Amino acid sequence: MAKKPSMGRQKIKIAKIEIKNHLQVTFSKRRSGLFKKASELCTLCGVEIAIVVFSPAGKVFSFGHPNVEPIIERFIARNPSPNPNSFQILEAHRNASVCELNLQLGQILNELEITKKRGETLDHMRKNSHKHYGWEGSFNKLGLHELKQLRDAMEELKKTVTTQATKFMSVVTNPSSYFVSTGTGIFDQYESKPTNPVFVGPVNDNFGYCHGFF
Amino acid sequence: MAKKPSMGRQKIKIAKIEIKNHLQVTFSKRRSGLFKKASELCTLCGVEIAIVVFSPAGKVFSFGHPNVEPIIERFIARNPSPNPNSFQILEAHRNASVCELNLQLGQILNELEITKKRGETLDHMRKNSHKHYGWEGSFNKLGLHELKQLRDAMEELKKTVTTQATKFMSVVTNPSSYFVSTGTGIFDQYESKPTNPVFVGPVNDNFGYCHGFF
DNA sequence: AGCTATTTATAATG
DNA sequence: TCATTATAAATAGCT
Repeated sequence: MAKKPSMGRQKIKIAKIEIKNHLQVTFSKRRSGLFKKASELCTLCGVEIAIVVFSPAGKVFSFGHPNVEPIIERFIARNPSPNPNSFQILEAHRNASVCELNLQLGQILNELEITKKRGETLDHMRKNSHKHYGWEGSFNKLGLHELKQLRDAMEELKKTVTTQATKFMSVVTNPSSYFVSTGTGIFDQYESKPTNPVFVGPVNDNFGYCHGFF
Repeated sequence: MAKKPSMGRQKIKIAKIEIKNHLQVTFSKRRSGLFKKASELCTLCGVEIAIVVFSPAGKVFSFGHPNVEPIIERFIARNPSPNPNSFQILEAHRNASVCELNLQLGQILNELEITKKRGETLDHMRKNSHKHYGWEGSFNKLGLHELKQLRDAMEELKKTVTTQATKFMSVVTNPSSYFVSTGTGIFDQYESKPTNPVFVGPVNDNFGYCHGFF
């Protein structure tokens, strides 16, 4: 008869759910919904995602595509903590490959020079043809200013990288100077291969496209 | 009248989107959708969530309630790291860091490429429309924007390289202790939901130049 | 960046 | 926890 099978989904306020049982159910459903969305985003857009959830009870739930840890490592690498640790030290050492970066910077500088000259040419042409458009002049001056700043910044960077690369190279040439002794052990940067596949596998697979780059 | 109100949302296959522009739009929309869902989950259920997303271009997006880092540290502190003092972690972190630098430089080169192309396009436009002045303003505005982004990217890279280099040098003279963890508790559950196929092959056309350069 | 038709997620219920 | 269902929310395709 005229029965009402369900009220269907009702609109809810986004505020802390107080009914424990209800909260548990909602958490479970929405957590899986969130992970599903993340999974879809990974597949659709070819991105890498890590999600870590701590429930109020202290339980941990995580999602990672392809794995949580490598993504977190990358994130940490990118946001260095103010507290230097051996990770960063060794990672800096490993970055002896900055010599490669240096080469790249040379190319960047060349291309920048070309771009800059184009900017100057256009600026000059504009000035000679349309002097009455004063406001455009400001843009051109600004643009040139920015270009010069940009060039300076990059040349500065090139110097920095070159300096540091030299230091790194000296270490690479003389590896014995590079065993960093801590309270807990000695780290050999190059010769030791990890024995546990759990970490190495995912990372190497994960960054397969990096192979051969450095 | 016979208007065309739009096809509305169409069902899509969950597979890698190949059209770059489309992918970019979808990524942007779904990323914000994901973060919104995460935010709601935090509020509704009183949980803590950290999300880290790496785009194919190497850009990082993160969401954290209340903050990303503490949650990640808690996760690491209690995580299946077999041996916090082993090469495995170092290796993983090192690889992450090196690839990170690689990607960052790739981004910079990509942006430079875009800037160059825009310059070429506008240069061509100028040749074909001497009688119009509007494009010059556009060139300057757009070019300036791109250049600022480029400069920022360079400065970011410089910061990263310099930071790591500095830390490396400082510990060579003053070796300090290893990984400092701020984990605050003991947790009894770990759930992981890995997903789909591993992401293989040329990640994105944006990476094409990356392979060539490095 | 908006818009709208549709798909998808999910609140309430069994 | 799983299933159902009506409805709220997210979003694909356009502009």
